[in-house]
Amino acid sequence: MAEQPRQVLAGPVLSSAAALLGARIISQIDGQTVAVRLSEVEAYGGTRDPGAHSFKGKTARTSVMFGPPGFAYVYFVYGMHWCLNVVCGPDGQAAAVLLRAGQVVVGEQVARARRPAHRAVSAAKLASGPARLAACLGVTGQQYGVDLLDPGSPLRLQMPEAALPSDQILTGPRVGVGGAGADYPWRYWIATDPSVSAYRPAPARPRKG
DNA sequence: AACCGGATCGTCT
DNA sequence: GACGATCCGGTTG
Repeated sequence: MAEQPRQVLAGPVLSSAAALLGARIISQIDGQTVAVRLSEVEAYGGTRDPGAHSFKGKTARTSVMFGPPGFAYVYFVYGMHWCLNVVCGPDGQAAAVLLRAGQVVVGEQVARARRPAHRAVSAAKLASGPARLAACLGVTGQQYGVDLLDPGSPLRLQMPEAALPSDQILTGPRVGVGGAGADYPWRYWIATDPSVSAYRPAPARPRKG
């Protein structure tokens, strides 16, 4: 018997991040179905992660991160993009895994239609990057806090049938995280997957002194 | 291929 | 009032 997904996600956030590689997110939003197979994720939270939104305590935006695992944490960045996270860790402890990239396995035409412009992009790059991934799925703030493990949700998580071979899982620094959290090797991706986003070091934050 | 600036607004100080 | 867990398109080499 496979372990229950909620139980898996309640464990250490780094284990959850690795376990999410190869999982599928299925969205049924606006009457359309799109599914993405995850190829790249980043862990946030734990307890003393200065790169996590939850680091400075619970706020209205981050409250779902402090709740039970398996729910969607959706946030808005740069005035135009939505990003999707899976809440992890036990109830009461803030942690989440940012879904950074994946392969569109169902609904490619719908995913393309949701892109801003009609620019030619290879199928592998359609959901390459957290904001692109969310856009493909049609995810917005509407899905904040939905239960990803409830069969009735418009956004569902289906864990992989079998764990990936460990030599297929690579780790490295997180993207877009500066300051004290920059060195955490909490990014996980599938070695051979072409949808993995391009790595770009976080812009150096000016230090006083 | 690499670099640069613009877009655009919720959230917290 | 500043700045972000980003992406895109233009320009330069």
